[in-house]
Amino acid sequence: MTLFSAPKGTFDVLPPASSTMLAVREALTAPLRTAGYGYIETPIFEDTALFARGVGESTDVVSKEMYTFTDKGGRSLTLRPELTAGLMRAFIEHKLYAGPLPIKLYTVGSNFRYERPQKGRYRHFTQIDVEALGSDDPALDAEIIALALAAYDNLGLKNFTTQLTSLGDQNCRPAYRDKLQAFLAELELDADTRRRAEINPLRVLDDKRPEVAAQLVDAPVMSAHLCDDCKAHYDAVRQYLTELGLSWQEAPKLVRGLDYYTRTTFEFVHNGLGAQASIGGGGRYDGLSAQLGGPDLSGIGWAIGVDRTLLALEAEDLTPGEGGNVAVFIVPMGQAKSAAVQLTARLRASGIATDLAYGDRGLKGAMKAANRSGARYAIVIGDRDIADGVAQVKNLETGEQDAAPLDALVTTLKEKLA
RNA sequence: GUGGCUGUAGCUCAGUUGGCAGAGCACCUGGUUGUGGUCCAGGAUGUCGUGGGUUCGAAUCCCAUCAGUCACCCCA
Repeated sequence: MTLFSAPKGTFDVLPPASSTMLAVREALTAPLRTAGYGYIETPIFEDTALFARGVGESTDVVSKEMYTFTDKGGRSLTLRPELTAGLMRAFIEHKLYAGPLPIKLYTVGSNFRYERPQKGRYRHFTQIDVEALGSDDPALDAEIIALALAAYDNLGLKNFTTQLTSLGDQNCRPAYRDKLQAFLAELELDADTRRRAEINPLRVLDDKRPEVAAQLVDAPVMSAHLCDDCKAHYDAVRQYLTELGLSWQEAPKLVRGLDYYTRTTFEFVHNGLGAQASIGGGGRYDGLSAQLGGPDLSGIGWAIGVDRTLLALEAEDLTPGEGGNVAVFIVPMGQAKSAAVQLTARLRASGIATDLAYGDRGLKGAMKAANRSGARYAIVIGDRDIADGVAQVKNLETGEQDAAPLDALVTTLKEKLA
């Protein structure tokens, strides 16, 4: 029983699994840099009101999941529950819209939501977030989706689908919303769900309880009620995706948890994660900038959950980035410790990943450490070797060992490791 | 916020009707004083999640609580 443990809903990422985490971040961000997206960092906490206005008062995220605190100056601040609101704030505050549009940004960082933890859902989680701001070109929607798919492809991920739909805009959604509300009013629903139908009827469509889902089979869907502009936009997005050779599933009942989404909306759903199956998702948010006091500019982006992507890789037995072992392990004997310390530094400086047996445990213990380090070669160096100007180079896989001149050791090892 | 399951060694887990706290793996030492991975011998390791109750006696039964886990609501 230890005194402290990681707070509820959080976890530590330890080696060797942490190398997979680093590989995930690299694989997911590399395609962004080749597509003109610039890295941005924003604070991990923001004015509470930013999230209330940006994410939406009616969302669960804002109404019950925020880590909100008052600082010593009496300000109400909140640990960010998602990344888009902070990026939009920076976009507006620094008038990035004054330059050429669209502005393309990405970031990676921690997010916090006070939720009951379960598989794939934690109170602290990491997302990679990408945003293209200031253009409503449907080709940009396709680019954003293609970038996510390229990232997954980098990682070798296969068992997921792309769920796609359009949520309409300010012109067509209100009429649809009324129609949906009228439909929902006729159903047998519990009080909670009824309340949700009043506040945000679209979200009821997402209900997984069989008794509710059964009643929703014939519910009206947004994609059948799009106005001409939205329909044309959505058709264009799908055409670009097709031309890029990408596939997706129409998901007319797809609902996202944040209020700011408009038009194109998508989610990447993996089949190996349990109930929290979405590994990433996003969409267009054409009203968000204006809502936060900026110019009336459109935007589109996605967030990919790093932790959930890790779970997805695990489900597919993929371990990108694994390895990371040293190549060479040095075993000193007798009075050769100083020589071994210097040799270690020399090999490292020449680019050979090297570790040293610490702790003076004796030859047997040091060889055991060499074996467990995963190194391909052990270098045994003792008084006799130094006197002869050599070191013993032992191949730990085959057990073969021969003496190599010390002054040519770097070259010898590089040849053996090549 | 609601519900199910689980808490015993570093890890995976046994533990009988309530009667001395166990195994495998891992770790350490030695067999082999200049050689690991195999083998043999030996060794260390516990708030039985925590607090209370019942009992001569509790890892075991009862209550509470905390944590983990999965699911619901919701979301990455």
